[in-house]
Amino acid sequence: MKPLYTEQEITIYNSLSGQKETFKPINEGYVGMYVCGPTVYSNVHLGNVRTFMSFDMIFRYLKHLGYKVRYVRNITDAGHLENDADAGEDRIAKKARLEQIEPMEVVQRYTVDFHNILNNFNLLPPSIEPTATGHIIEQIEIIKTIIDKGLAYEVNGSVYFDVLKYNETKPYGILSKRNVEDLIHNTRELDGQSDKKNPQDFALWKKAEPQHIMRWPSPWSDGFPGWHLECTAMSTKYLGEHFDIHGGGMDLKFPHHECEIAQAEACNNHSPVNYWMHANMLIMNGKKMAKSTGNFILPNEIFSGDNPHITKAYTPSVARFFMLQAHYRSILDFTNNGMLASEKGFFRLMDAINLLDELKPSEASTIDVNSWKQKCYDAMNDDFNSPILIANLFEAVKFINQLKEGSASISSEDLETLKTTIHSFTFDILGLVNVTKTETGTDKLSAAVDVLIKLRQEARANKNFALSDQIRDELASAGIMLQDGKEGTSFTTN
RNA sequence: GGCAUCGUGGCCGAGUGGCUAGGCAGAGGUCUGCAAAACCUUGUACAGCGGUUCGAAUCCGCUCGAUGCCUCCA
Repeated sequence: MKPLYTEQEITIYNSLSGQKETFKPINEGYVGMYVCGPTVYSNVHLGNVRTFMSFDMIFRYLKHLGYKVRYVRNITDAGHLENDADAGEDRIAKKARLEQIEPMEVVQRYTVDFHNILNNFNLLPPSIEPTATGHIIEQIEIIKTIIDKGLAYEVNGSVYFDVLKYNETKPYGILSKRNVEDLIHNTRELDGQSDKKNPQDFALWKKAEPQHIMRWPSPWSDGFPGWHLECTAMSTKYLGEHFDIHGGGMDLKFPHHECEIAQAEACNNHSPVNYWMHANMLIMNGKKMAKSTGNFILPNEIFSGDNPHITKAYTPSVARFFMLQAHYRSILDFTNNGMLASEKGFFRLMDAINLLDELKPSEASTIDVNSWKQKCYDAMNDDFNSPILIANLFEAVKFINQLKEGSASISSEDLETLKTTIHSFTFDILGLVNVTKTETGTDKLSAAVDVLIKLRQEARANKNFALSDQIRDELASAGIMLQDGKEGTSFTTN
């Protein structure tokens, strides 16, 4: 059977060109994708989760289409400076100093936290998850090459990329649509003396001060690599000099990704990436999320409900559903009302999916299941438009409910198509997990409730509505909801 | 201050030169002893001001606002 990608054509919004482009991988059937991972110096930010969730959905869809995807997402465990000044401190090292523990303890703690959170949100692990500290040698090799090409210089044991020199032959700023002139005029003065020739230059290697514990030997000094370099080193190592997709948060466009382009161009003389993709920011209650203002929520607090900005706990799939209801390129506002609406919608979707197995096929279908199915693909093919996909899923929800009440019909072949399609898109591609309210807990509980339902039915048959309502109300206050349907009474717990 | 992206009905959030987004909430109805759920019906929105056009929410300009980047940040 031919893989799906031979019949489904994807378009991707490429940040480099500013428009949607038809996706053509470099090697047919294979996709190389790199996404900048977290710096593991504190608990993962919810906005960070949204970015990785977006690329998880993209990873899942590419795999669904039959591509062999190598998805590389790094862990930054060294080199990420507090600021660009010479006294700038490595974020990991700073945290270690503050907490009086080994830097690698910081890394371990927050790497574990990161993995736990992503697991909760049902993100698939990437194919390779390399660390910056594991690729010091590769980074040193790249620095040597850039120095040999005359595009980097050493000062006092540190090595800097010469942006102005680079800009003489290749444009610096093509991704973020800036030009070097503007950068020169707008670069703010930094405190302290600088070894750099120009403020726009960025560090490839930093000499470690004597008190620094994170240090590696190099031809220039005992020190540590610059932040931008690790991604170039690791993406090149695992995906080659030229690969398909590079993703990350919008805020990484400049300077991080711009610097990656410059480094790779300096080394290899060609562009490293065909499609640059950027996920947009997550804000909360209309404002930027920031610990300092209290406008902030940790992923864990969503699951526990333990945060003043939300009124209840939400299961991770509800949060996932909430985020995927927005397109990855638009700003998303996290609000309690938005979460409440998503929760209802999510359970409505799950309830319908759980009805599928009860449906009875008939001779003919009253809707065109195949064209509905293609509409789902069309949505995802159009720059991974998950909100449109979800709207299409709700079209199916309505149809399923109509089937259930008998106002629509479906052939057995179409029913199969409907089932497999809705399952693929909901669970495999959107990565939602089927947690239903209708999970009844223990068998003993259902047995006990069944007894009460039976008693209530007898009361209703005798028109003893006072008793029947009493049974329903008291069960409700115990968190057990009864629903009278055509085929008897069922119950859900919450 | 500069650059970028964006500004959609009560809320969230797609779309985009003329024709339905979808979800949540609301209103009316069907069903039900009553509820709940479900189904049917129902919403003349596109920041403001100009301009282009037979026609703009959709293109252009300006104003205002938000977010991001310009210094670490997903």
